Amino acid sequence: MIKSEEVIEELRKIVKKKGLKYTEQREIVLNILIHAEGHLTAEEVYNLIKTKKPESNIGIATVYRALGFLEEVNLITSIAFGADGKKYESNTKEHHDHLICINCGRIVEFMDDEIEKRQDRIAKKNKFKITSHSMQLYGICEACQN
Amino acid sequence: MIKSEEVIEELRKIVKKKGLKYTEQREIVLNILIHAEGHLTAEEVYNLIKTKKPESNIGIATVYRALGFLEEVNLITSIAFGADGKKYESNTKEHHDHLICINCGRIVEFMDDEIEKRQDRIAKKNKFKITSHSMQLYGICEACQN
DNA sequence: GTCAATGCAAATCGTTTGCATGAAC
DNA sequence: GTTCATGCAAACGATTTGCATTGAC
Repeated sequence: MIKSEEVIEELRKIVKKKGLKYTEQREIVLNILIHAEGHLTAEEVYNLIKTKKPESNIGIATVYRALGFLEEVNLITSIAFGADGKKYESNTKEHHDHLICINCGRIVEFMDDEIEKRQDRIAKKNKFKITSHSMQLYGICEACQN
Repeated sequence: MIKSEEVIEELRKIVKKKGLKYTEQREIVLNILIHAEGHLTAEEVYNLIKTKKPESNIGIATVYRALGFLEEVNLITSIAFGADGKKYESNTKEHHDHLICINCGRIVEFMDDEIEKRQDRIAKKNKFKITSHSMQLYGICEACQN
């Protein structure tokens, strides 16, 4: 598990390297995602900031811009889930795939070595050099099966 | 491979059974999806209809309503595929996943029984009732590895 | 002082809804 | 004739953009 300060430091480096400016807002957004339990929508991030840092007066547009930026520099990842739109998570987490309830939107993370291995084999067979993958299983979670 | 007429017949039955009315519009939408190559967004379906059946004068709202209906009665399936929202595909197609070249955009379809099995097992372990899944491997294809 | 980032409001995009009209039964 | 489905336009929610201002460097 990577420490939050390390990621913030990483953000600082990236911003400097790109000749951009370091702002509190991007740091706040990243921090929210690092400490969040699950996956958050832009609006959820915004509301969390409003609650946890009511003095910050951040705008929703800034949240969207920060999320876009952080994803671009690979500090966070988004997954698309139909009804609720894009959800974001910090990349400090280990690689995993997602089980998504199409009724309530609940997301369960999982990881399966055998699947990962077979993915590599399929890639090799097709002469692809894999850079990443994305896998989502959609269904109805236990609670919603009633 | 299931024939298109069979699916249309199925639609006819469902509509009758529900005491609803059989309309050309729903048939057109279903037909587009049956004959489509990949997964289509609502807007893509709409545009295809405009191109293939310019005389039909269908409205975008009707396309959305038809897609919702067809999904509800299980003739088509929607998945959230990357950034551009919901995409639909006819349930007549055989299932497959995608290898995508991030350089040239080439898409190779594949299917791996072992992965499918393990996905089912993971779903079962988490008490999910799977309805669909989406898996993409991103990488560089052979031709682009130079 | 310069230039990127912000906050705000307006604009835009994809999708849904209300309603009068038209089509299926 | 009744009722459902349609087409249109208006409404909607989520996201993006334009622009004047602020803040990092």
